Amino acid sequence: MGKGEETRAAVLDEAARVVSTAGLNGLTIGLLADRMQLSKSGLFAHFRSKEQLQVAVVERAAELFAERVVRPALQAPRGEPRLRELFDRKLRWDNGDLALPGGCFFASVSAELDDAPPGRVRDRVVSAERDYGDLLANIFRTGISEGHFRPDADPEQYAFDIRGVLLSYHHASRLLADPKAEDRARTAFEALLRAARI
Amino acid sequence: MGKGEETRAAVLDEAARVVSTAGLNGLTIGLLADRMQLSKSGLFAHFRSKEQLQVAVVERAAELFAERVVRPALQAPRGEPRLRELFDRKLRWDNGDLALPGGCFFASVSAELDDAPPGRVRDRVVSAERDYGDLLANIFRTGISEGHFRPDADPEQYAFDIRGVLLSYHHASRLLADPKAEDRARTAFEALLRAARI
DNA sequence: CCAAAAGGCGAACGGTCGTGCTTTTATTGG
DNA sequence: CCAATAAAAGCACGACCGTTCGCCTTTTGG
Repeated sequence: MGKGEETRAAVLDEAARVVSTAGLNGLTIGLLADRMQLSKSGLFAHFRSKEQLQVAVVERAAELFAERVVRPALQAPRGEPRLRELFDRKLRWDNGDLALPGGCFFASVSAELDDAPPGRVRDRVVSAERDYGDLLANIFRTGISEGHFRPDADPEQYAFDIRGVLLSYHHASRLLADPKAEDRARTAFEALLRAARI
Repeated sequence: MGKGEETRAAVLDEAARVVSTAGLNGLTIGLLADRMQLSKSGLFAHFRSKEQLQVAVVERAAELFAERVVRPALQAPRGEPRLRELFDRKLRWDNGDLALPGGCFFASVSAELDDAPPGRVRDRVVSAERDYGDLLANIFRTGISEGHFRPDADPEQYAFDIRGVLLSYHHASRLLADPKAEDRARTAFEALLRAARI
């Protein structure tokens, strides 16, 4: 890896941190240059437009998520244990233990882009969110064939439900600073599992 | 109402629409002046800083929410029917039928401010969100004393759960454009009620 | 109807934004 | 070690940001 790619990677890591707390809108080239102790133009040269920087940082965040949340969770046994592991890691991802200081990167960015006009950045975020939904549904489906969950349970509804729990957790812990947020999230998760169990 | 207050009110209505789609960050004085066919300085004079404009628009949105969602719902019979009415109206509020084109004003703004430093705007949003959570919990509590729900159910957990359903609905419908989003939300809501029923 | 007050406009300010250029400095391969 | 190449800096630009101020126009109360 040449010097260029090295700085580029470092810039993207810092950018992901910025976005997780300040949103895509708070990610500014000048600010990022300051943080990296680089000149605006020097940093700018690595991406050739702001949009490309944004796309790159979304992709970096997706990598980080795959690397620290998804991949480790996939090593747990299929079905319910894997679901538990994924949930657990997602909670830690959300509260900043695993990577980014501002909680879930995608929670911030999703809300920011939900009514935005179509574009490369939005598309990339949508695709990451779809992937995550599919992942949840698929793991749940596996749980059905493993005999952990009722065969008539709806995996996509389950994915919808658990996403709600996680969004509500993010909301309660980040915005409302509710100390019971994690307990509430775990309680809700257990209730979902109980309702799906055979 | 003098001419001044009249324009001010109209400006705030338009501002709320802008914020619901573009976020607080997308609310710019120049843009708002254009939309209102007013000069920047003329508009600015009504608020005397951007922060005061932001606080005012959050307050206006809270009024709108109370007027179109909360107050009508409170006229339904206590307990479960009231909860249903509130949920139903909140869904319509979220998809823009009731007021603002960009879906739930507070869903956008909450995510934007969750990691922001303390300030009047953030405080006002937090207080509105707390109020809404308390409202949900209280209506649920009433449902317990009316005998609709199990006495050992936890109203605050219920408020957490339902907020998750609504956030997931917002996410699915706005960002992912999932046509089944509303069905999923209603299914999830019914499941929550079923679990809480005697 | 007229004076006083309120509302609105136009121009200008210092800043920051994203984005080009050209030049200087580091890195690298032969 | 030196030439070729890559990376970073410096500087300038037009656009828009929030904000101020002085002037004009409209509304209002007596």
